[in-house]
Order: sequence, then structure tokens, then C-alpha cells
Amino acid sequence: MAKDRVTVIDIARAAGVSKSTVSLVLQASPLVNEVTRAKVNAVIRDLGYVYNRGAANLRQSNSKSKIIGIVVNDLTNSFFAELAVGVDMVVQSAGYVQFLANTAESVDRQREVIASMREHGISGLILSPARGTDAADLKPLVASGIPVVNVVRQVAGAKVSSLISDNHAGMRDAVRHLVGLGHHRIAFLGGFPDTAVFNERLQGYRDALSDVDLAVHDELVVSSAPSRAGGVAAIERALLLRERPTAAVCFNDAVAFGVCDGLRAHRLDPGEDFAVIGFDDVIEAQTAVPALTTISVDPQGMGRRAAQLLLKQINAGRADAEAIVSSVRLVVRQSCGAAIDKRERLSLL
Amino acid sequence: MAKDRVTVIDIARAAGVSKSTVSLVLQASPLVNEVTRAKVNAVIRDLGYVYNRGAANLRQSNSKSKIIGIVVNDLTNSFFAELAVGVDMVVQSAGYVQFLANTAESVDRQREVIASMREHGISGLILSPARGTDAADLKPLVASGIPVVNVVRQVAGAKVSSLISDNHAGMRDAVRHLVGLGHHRIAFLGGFPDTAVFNERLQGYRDALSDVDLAVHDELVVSSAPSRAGGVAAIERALLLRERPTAAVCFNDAVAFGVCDGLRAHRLDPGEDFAVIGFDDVIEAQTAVPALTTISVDPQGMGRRAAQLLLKQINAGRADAEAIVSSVRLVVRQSCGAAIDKRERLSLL
DNA sequence: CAAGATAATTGGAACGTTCCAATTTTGTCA
DNA sequence: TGACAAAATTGGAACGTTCCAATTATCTTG
Repeated sequence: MAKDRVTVIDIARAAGVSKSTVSLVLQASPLVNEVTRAKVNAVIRDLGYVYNRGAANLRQSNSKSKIIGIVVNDLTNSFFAELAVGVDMVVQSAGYVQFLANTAESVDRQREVIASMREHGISGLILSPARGTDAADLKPLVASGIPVVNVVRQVAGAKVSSLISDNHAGMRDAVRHLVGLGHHRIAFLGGFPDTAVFNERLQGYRDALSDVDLAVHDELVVSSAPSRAGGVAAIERALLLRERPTAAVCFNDAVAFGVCDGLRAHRLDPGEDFAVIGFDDVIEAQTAVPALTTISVDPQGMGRRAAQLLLKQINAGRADAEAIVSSVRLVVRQSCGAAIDKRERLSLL
Repeated sequence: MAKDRVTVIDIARAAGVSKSTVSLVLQASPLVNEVTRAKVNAVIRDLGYVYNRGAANLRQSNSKSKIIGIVVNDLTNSFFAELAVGVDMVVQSAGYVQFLANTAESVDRQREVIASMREHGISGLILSPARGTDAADLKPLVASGIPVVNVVRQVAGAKVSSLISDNHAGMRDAVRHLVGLGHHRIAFLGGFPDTAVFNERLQGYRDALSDVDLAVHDELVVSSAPSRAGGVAAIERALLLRERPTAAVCFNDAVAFGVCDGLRAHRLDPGEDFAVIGFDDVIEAQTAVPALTTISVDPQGMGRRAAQLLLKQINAGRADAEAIVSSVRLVVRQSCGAAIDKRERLSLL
């Protein structure tokens, strides 16, 4: 039953033409006569022919493989799932297909999957690097002329394009908003301090406070895993301070949700008794109760932009590194205390 | 700078052996002398050779491509993201790499991506079919001997393996638990009624009620999109009933979270004033407040099992369809009203 | 040391496609 | 109709690997 593959030669024989003609038909070349094309296409349908891209790709080493890779550090984080969906959209409609791999923050795994993808002939890579990724890890890739677009995180010294969100400005805007609402003890909660993203956001927090001549208290900065559970832990610690904060900016939305959970466990009502702002604007941010005030980075849009950038570089053949910082905007919802009437909000659903 | 690919022949020349020997080294054949192997490997490293699987695969059409495909109907749903992570784990450690595509419930898109993956020579496919997928859509795939494992949803009449969770038993257990807690007006909230999964779960709900001689009231079954927003909408409608329910089983966890949101908007405390049970046990279920009582299907484990099944079939060369229904268990947390002391719970984090 | 066995290496064909140069067919016009 | 141009088709080489049969080098043993 496992019939051997039907090949372009089988088609040629059945249609009474040469394999070259069939090939021309496959690439929709204008060189071939209309009636021949029709005949060949009919045979292709009849015999259930499936094009062998591997073979094609072997011959035309100049042209590319219609495969791109995307490797992310944590696919269980819905931010990255959204990002992958964005990439998938543009990649699919460009006739490409994507390898996807999850590294779970392991640089070893990352090295392996990138190597494997390379052997399979990807013509470009979108990478959200695992923590600790070194420029040297990307060296062989870029040396062989394969375009790489880093997203979310940069890797210092690597000559690749990057698309990151404006972490500094985003956090600065969040803090300014809280200050405008009258808060002056504002905590910075969550995230691992050894990452560039953390430090950019932290700097935005500090600068915003300095701008309005508020002191920066180090005890108000409490790091934790960038997860929901981490958020619970962080707010727990923050509430132990002699002088409690009255508001918090969070490393990301997951942390912010955890912070809300932790507040409720202390009978504090997020958005009423304590202001919370997240970062990312994941999809749940708008439907959560209270809806989360957050910095919108539109992960799906970011995925789309990254894919577009990558495809541009692939088509150009040249991959001159460009660093795009994607602007970001504060979306005010309920969790920061600027609540609108709840009945009104519900009617929006 | 775009140096042409270094090939097995370049290696051979540089190492002073034949290309056949280099090939042998690449496949770690025991036929080659230890010192030759070392020499060749050294050259491979020096020249930065990268193996061309496309070419290799062309020759050995018998053996397979080390690529599998996974296509899901909604990657933004964290259930599927988790599933993909599970697949990724076993697939990666088997030396495979995966194409991933999202169909967003479009059968057209699904057809396209499957065709594309086929052209790229996948040796197996894990598929969570889009709504409305017909057995005929999978026909050409299975005809060409490519193993397919359906997950989550079955497609009637297709001769492929499937791995679905025991929807009937899961929902039955959930309802029984609520009955045991003294509820007798129990709603069934969320989900699209035109899906097999919905109907299996609904049947479990009905059977559990019948088992204890409780009447099944149709107005207590309110369908909606299987999302958080859908959950809000569903509970809104349920609360309008003359005789309100006191508890709800939900189509999935996303709906359950929405139901909790909706309850809070009505100043009802989920887990205190109203019992809620979800389905899926997504990762947020344990950290949410209140922690969600739910039916655990362990999406990541399901992904792993699906991948293992697929690899087994690939290696066997035979793909006799087997239908596995994965058993499922009720995880009792806070949202169903069997709350443990909150302080105790927090200390677990 | 002859001779057979074993170990190691090798050249060429094959996989399914594309590309190129060459050839055949068709069309045009004086 | 002859001559030339344009359109359509074609055979063979090439892509980078693996496989096979054949060859050469090395070891055993009587």
C-alpha cells in the first residue's frame, strides 16, 4: 500500500511531455502553452502528486527554503504563545512554514535546536534568547548569512536585528500615571534582576521618580520569578514593610495578576485599596476582574512585525542589523484605581 | 562574504579521504578506523560544516525526515500552548524538529498548512482539528502512509489514531462532587454546542444528574464561546434565571475564570457564595484566587503522550489507528466551596 | 610466507528537482 | 514558399548526500 512517491517524471510520462515542462508548469512559468499547462495540471491532480521541496531546494541553493525558525524561551507564557501566533500569521501567508522550539531558558537546548534547524535549512530565525545567551552562540548563524531577528531580549554584541519594546518609556509612563493619581510610595515588583529587560524597566521606574523629585527606596524594589506565583510572593514581601507601598508597577502582567491574588488574600481590593499596573497587555488583562491597567506591547503585533522584518531581510539577501524599539502605550483600566463604574464596563463585554 | 556551503566533498578533500568515508563518519558507523574518524571530525569542526538533511533525505527515501508537524486550532489558548510544549519536549529529545501551525479554526488554513508540511516531507502529524474538519481532509495524508495522531478532538470516520481525554467521566465526576456538597441546581456553562467535546461533557453532566435522580433543566445549560469573555456572558445569563443555580460546571478553565469574574461583578464570592468547577487544569488554575477546582487533563502530559504515540508509529512503519482515551481526575481546590484555610494555602506558594 | 579472512576505504549511481543551452514547433511576412 | 523570429519544449548536468559493490590494506594462522 505504501506506494512509492509519484515524481515529476511520472507526471511527464503520463502527460506525454518532458520533465522540464512539468517543472515549468510547477513554477507557473509563462513559457508554457496554455493547453499543455492544463493537461499537466490535470495529471498532477489525478496522480496525487506532491511537490518535493527538499529536492527542489537542493538544486537551487541560491534561492531559499521557505522555512523559518522561531525559538522562544518560554512557550507556556502566553506572551510568547501570542507572539508565535503573530509570526505564524505573516509567515503562513507568505507561503512559509515555521519550525518552533521552546528552550525553557536552557542555552544548551537552544544551541541544539538552532543547530538542528540549520541542518534543515531554515532561511531565517526569530529568536527570543534564553537567559545567558552569548553573542558567540549566534556567530555561526550570521556568518553563514542567515538573517536573525531577536525579539524581546537583545544579546549584547551580536550583529543581528532586534525588535524590543520600549521598556524604559513604558515603565516611566506607568509610574508617572500613579504619581499623577497621588501615590508616592510605589513598589516595583517581580522579575529577575540579571536580565536586561528588568534593568531597563527598573531604570524607567527610577527615572520617573527622580523626575518628580521622589526618593527611590531600594526596599520597594522586590524581585521574584516573572510569574503569577512570583507576583504573590513579591507582594507578600512588600506588605511586610514598615511603610507599606500604596501602589505597584509590576515586571509583567503575570506578576501583576499574582499581586492582585496576594492582595485579595490580605483582604485588600486591587484597584480600590491598592493600585496595580502590569506590563505586556496579555489577552486576559482586559477580561480580568479588575481589568488590568498595563503597558500594552501587543505581542501578536510584535510577532507580525518581527516576521515582516525577517522576511524583508530574507528577500533582500542582505541582513544589515537594525534595532527597532517598538513603542508602547499605557492602557488605563481598573486595577490602578481610576475605576469607571463597573456596570458600564460589563456592558462592553 | 556569502561563502558557498561547505560540503562533504570539501571535508573529504581536506581530510584526504573519500566522500564515502566522510559519510560513514557522519553516521557514526563502526566501519571506520578510529584515527580516520578523529581526523575527519577535526576537519568538520574546522571548516564549520553543516549537515544537509535535505540532501540526505532525498537519497534515503525509505527512512524518514526527522520532522513532524503539529497543527492546532487555537494556539492563543494556553491549553494548546502547553500541549505544544509537551510535544516539543519528546520530539526534541528524539532528535526531531517540529513544524507548528495555528489554524484559528479555519479548515482552509488547515488544508493549506497540512499540504505545505507534506511538501516539506514531515514524517508524522499531530493534529487538533479545526471545527468542521472532515475525514476527507485527512485522506491523502493517511493514503501516503504518514501517521497522524488526532488530539483533543476526533474526526468521525478518519482512520487515524486519536488521543482524547475522558470528557464524559470528567464532567460526571465534577457534577457528582457538587451533588455531594449538597448542590442541586447546577448549571453547565460555556462551549459551542456543535462540537463533539461539548456534547460528551454535556452528556456526562446529564448522566451524573440522572444517576442521583435529579432533573435536568435545559435552561441551566448555557453555551457560549469557550473563552473567559464567554464565561462572563454565560454566568450573566444564568443569574437572570428565576431560580438561580448555586453551582456551575464549566466547559473549560477559561470559561470558569470568566464565570468567577462575572460573579464578582455581582458581588458574589466564587467558592463562598457559588461553586465553580472548570475543565483542563491549565497552569493558572492553581495560582488563581480562588484556586480553581477543575478536571485535570494535563495538557503537557497529553502532548508528550501524543508525541510518543506518533514516534512509535513512525518507527514501526505501520500506523494502525488506535484510540486512546486519557483518563482524567478531579482536582479539588477552593472554587467549589470546599475551601481550606487561606493562610494554609498561601504558605504553600 | 602464502593465502584466506577481516577491516577499512572507495568510486559511481541514485534520489527528485531546477537550470541551461539546445532543439523543435509555430507564426509572420515579403 | 522561403526565411527568419518567436514560442514552446527538451535532454542532460548539477545540487549534497547515501548506498552498494568493489577494491585495497591489514591481520591471522598453518
